Amino acid sequence: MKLTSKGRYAVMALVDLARFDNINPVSLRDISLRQGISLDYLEQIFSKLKKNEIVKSIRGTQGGYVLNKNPNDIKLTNIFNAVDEKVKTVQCKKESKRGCNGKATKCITHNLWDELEIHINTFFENKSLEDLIKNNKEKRV
Amino acid sequence: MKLTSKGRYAVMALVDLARFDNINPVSLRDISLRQGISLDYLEQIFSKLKKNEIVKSIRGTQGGYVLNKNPNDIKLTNIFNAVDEKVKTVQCKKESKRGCNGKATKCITHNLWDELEIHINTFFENKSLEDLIKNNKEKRV
DNA sequence: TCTAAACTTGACCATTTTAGTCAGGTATGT
DNA sequence: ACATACCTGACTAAAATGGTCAAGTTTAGA
Repeated sequence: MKLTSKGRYAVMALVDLARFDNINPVSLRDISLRQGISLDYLEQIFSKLKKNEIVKSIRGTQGGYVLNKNPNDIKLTNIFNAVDEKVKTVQCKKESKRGCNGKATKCITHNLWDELEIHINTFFENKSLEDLIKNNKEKRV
Repeated sequence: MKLTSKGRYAVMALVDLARFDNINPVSLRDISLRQGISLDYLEQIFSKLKKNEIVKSIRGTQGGYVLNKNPNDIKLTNIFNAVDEKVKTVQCKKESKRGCNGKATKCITHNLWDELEIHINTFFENKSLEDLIKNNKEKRV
């Protein structure tokens, strides 16, 4: 059970971005250097974040990205969804009709995985970018 | 963020096993058939469960496995640890000395991942096999 | 108007992990 | 003796991961 770096990088980059005034765009190159994330990879990630309206882009020299929403309204869930970082405890949910293991009934531990999934997702839904920035500021004091 | 089937199978198999009287051993073949898990794969999994003293084996005809502990004392954590299903939110913890990204400082979202990891692990620590069997019985009523 | 900075897009790829299979064993109840 | 069931290690196909590379387009500023 592990988080992929795509999800982690997305959150790191957005926290980095959110520390600025949100008027002057921040370039991926800067984020790349500060956070030690490959620029090419960041571009893939931001392309998705943009599609999901989490960030806005400004092209050209002096361009970059700014947040498209209030940090309070950007939950971890939104970020993870944007970059396809899903919480999957079990694959049986993909198939619409059938139960798990291709059988008609639900697998013996099905409810457990449901519960776990909800547990984790609740955590993600309740954490906003704002929370993370605050936390970061506190740590620096 | 996904759970591997090794972890899932381990839990499914143990729940299956725990439904019996714990005196007569249950063969992997039976579990394999009931749960739709490859026998060869189950053997790998049970080898680890045995090393971690979660089950005992009885060889020979009429042999099989029985639980080695009270279902109440077998937590999900124990099962996952046994089969190497670890909760890894971030890899920076592997390196002992350095911070994340090979830098000296902790990465900007480090505390978040710590928190998430604790959150998930707490869930696993509080769930025992007993809980799952109970749940299963209730569902059948 | 030229140029460099920065976003945009899509293809590509090496490595690692996953989810097993396969091929042999060894032990033991009947 | 023999069938059943545990035991062990090697092997592997397929998928996911974590990127790189190449070729654009857009735009601010000199």
